[in-house]
Amino acid sequence: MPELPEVETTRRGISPHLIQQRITNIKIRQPQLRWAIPSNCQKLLVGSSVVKVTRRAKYLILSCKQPNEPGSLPSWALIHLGMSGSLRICDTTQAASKHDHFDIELETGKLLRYRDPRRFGCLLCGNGDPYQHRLLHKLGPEPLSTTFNAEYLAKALYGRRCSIKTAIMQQAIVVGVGNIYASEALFLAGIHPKRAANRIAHARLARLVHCIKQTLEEAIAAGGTSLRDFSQADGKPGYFKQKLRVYGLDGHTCINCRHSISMITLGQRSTYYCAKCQT
DNA sequence: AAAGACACCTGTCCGC
DNA sequence: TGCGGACAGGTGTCTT
Repeated sequence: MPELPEVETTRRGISPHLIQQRITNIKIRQPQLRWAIPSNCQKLLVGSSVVKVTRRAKYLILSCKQPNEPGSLPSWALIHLGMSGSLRICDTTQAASKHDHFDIELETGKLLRYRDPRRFGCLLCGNGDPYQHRLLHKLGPEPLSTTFNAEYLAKALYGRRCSIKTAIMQQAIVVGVGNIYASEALFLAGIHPKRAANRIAHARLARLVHCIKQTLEEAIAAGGTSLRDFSQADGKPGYFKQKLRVYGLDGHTCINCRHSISMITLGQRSTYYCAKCQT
């Protein structure tokens, strides 16, 4: 479910509740997520304090430190929300429901509750530099950074004969663009999703870069897109759904030209576009 | 090396 | 109302 805007919305929602708080317990109800939650998870994290909550691609990183052991390596937790995951700040009095797989309990009496019906997400942990983790190691640039620009993208797409939509969804090319925002950004850029990635003029790539950034920024400002599972850390939905221009709107009228929005399958993912505006 | 298929898992929705 | 099948925001791994 969550793409970059939903993960970033979650980060902003949970961060103030976690910063400088000591983790008093981690309650695991269902360790079998995409990968099993490591058995040393409690040992690594309980007793340490959260120093910062950052995001890399669609991963959330809780960086922690052990206050009483200055020489020890900092520990971290890596959380991915998969397709159906969400994080909420709860009180200990709130009963967990069926798919609430773990709680990270804090000294404030609040807890960070992870819910993920499909269990495609994960909770991993370790010591040292989390960016060295194999999952984070070979990710492409952040789409909202200046590293992600037309020159970079042209280089990354050189020789790529796959469709542009499949290309911008590859996390090695650029991170954070998932199935919703790929369709949305290509619509804004006027590029047909099936167009070969290496057959796009430089000026159009520059426009695409701009449109990816714009789409993601607008979605973050709206608190993400709630289709079914997603909710913000306070339980409220994200409001970007109302601003979607093509995603899920096949058969509807294009807001630019009144032509009907089409749906095709690309790389086994539903893809929405306007055949008249996107070439 | 790159592209495509498949797997993981549960819930929901649609047609019969 | 019930049941089978398709589909859903992701991504690592295996096969071409």
